[in-house]
Amino acid sequence: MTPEDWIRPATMEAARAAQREIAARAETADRLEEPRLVAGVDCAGAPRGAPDRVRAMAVLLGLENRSRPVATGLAEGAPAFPYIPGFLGFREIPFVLEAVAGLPRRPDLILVDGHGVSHPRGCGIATHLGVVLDLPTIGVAKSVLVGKMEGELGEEAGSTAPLVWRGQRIATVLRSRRGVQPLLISTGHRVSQETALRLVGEWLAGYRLPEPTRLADKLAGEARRAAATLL
DNA sequence: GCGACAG
DNA sequence: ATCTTGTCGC
Repeated sequence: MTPEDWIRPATMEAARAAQREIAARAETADRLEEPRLVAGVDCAGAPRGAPDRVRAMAVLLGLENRSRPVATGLAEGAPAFPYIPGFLGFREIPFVLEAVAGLPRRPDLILVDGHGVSHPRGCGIATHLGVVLDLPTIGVAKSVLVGKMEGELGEEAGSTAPLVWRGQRIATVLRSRRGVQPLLISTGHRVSQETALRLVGEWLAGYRLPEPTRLADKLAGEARRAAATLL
């Protein structure tokens, strides 16, 4: 059973302690089968001025049709944690867990919108989610939290460069397609940095974001618009 | 003390 | 995350 503090810590001190414990349990080496069922998770927030809300969307994709979801899971509610850089997991994971639980099967791998180990305490939301679910996860972030890119990044799709922090390579900067801001790919849990980069590349379909995350992002937004239309 | 700061 | 029209480019 996962400690309550790993999901809903009562104080910032408890949250910080939980992240250190989770980071200590994170596995940065490969411990996964070649993924057949891959899930993508992303969260949407409420418009400015509206009450604080979070909507989590989980999309399950299979190898047959990498662009048609096998299933989706949705969860929404009022977050107990505000958005604080470095503590994103405590805000979104309660809803992400519910969204993933709504899927008919446990995925072999989850691509998460956000960082994995490329975090101040090595516990970004991808790592956090992976340890809690004990499932392989990869962090797919759209901007840097900590660290600096080393060297130059090519303009061509597929170009990469290391993201370094405190002398350690914590993520790979990836130009997923020409003319777009690069992605930051990091180990979440049970997936090595090299495998994470390979798998993200395999699930890219011509867009900036890999399909699992791209669809989760799109569907979360459509669900938001659909809900707004009903009001 | 100052600046940085995923979604 | 969200606020938002037109505009550049394949």
